[in-house]
Amino acid sequence: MSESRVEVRSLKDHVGREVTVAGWCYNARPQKRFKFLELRDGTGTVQCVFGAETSLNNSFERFEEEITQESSLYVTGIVTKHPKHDDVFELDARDFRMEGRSENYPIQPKEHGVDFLFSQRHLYLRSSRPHAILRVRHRVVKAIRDYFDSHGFTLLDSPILTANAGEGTSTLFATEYFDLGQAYLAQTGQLYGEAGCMAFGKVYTFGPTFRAEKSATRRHLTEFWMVEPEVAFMDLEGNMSLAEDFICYIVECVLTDCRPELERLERDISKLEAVKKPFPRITYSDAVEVLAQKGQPIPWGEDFGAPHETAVSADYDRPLIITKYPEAVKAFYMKRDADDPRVVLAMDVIAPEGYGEIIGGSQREENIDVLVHRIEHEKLPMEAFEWYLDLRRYGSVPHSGFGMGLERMVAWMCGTQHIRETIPFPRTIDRLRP
RNA sequence: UCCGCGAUAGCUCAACGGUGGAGCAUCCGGCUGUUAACCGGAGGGUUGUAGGUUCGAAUCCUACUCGCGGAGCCA
Repeated sequence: MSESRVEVRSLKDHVGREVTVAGWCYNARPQKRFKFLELRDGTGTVQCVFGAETSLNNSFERFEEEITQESSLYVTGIVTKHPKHDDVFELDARDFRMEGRSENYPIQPKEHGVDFLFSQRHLYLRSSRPHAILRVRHRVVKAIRDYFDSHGFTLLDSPILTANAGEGTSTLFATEYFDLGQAYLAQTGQLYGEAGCMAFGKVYTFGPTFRAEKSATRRHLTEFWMVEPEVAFMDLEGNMSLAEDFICYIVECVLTDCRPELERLERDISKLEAVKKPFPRITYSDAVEVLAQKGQPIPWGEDFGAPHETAVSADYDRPLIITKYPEAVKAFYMKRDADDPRVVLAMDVIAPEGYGEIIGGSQREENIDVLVHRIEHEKLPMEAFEWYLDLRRYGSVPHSGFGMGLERMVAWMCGTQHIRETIPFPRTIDRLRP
């Protein structure tokens, strides 16, 4: 077989020429005079048509016997325009050569239950829906890196194994660490980001983070990716502008480069096109009033639940920024508001359509005395934070940052029901394999 | 951890307390350029596990296991 290997996505550049495509059988529809093979190679699918008269080496006769769903093979043929559809190209197939045979592939071209599909996740990745979602994820990751890299940020990888809890609140995964006692899987890289911004001005950390909370909802994973920019000499106002600009850039990239994927996912693109600066901004106190008017009263000082977030953000067609939360519901390192000591300079960005909190951030407390008081008040181990306090001892400056959950962002972009679809191999409270 | 729902063929589901079915998948045959193709035939089950009620349980009751949705926690 003469081999002129071409990817499916480039077939349109080879019309009229004989090429070979390597891939897997997505679907086979044999008939008496023509046998149709839908071949998938990761870059797309192409219909290969075997004719009784034109095929070589008995490929027409071998078709049904050898080509089973998800068998891998090489197909050689001439690239032609589809007789019925414009802008669709197919392969007038002459021959095929088997690589690996597949027997009784468990995922059929029909609807399946979620649990079944995720127990087959290693194979399910081949299906068009996960494929589309993970392509969007890839584009979002690239947009994140491109945005920060082109805005003067330095990537600063934070450690995954840490000695202490980042915020001192959540439940963490613990493991023995040689003679040094317990180590924990990081729940945030933020404190390290703060060290980094004092060295580089603007940094971002981007990597996996871990939460051992027994959260079994459509918004939670035990292992997820978070990107956390941290900027020296930036206040809450600047933090909000950064978050806003950052989100708009990601949405733009997805809209520009992921049209086929969004269409495959039947995403309502107009919802994403509405995402433009500026985002509406309200304070926590305003939000409490809005909730009272909407018949979902919440006492001032209590944190919002997911239904509250959805209710408050329901009036907007773009992300909503809620600021200045009560001190008690937020982490110890957030800076207190000089105008209202009851609240801290925090900000949460709530995505529309019920996707909830995609960003949480704040201006950080730069005053060491206040910080020490907060650590004592939260009963956190002071010695664990000595290095962190050093950042305030040696040239402390106002600084701010936020964390964005990658999977929540991708879920919003794709309009998926469940966050587990947005990561190749989701780790949830009851799933550790595949 | 709490609340609600569920578990029946490989997969998706149906079946009034009275001999468990269909579609898809598999195998066999047919076939119109088919595209989740279509048509005919065949094989396929200890109804999640353990107990209980009953002449009789997939069906009612109890416990357990697993799954789904929601809450809390958060990104």
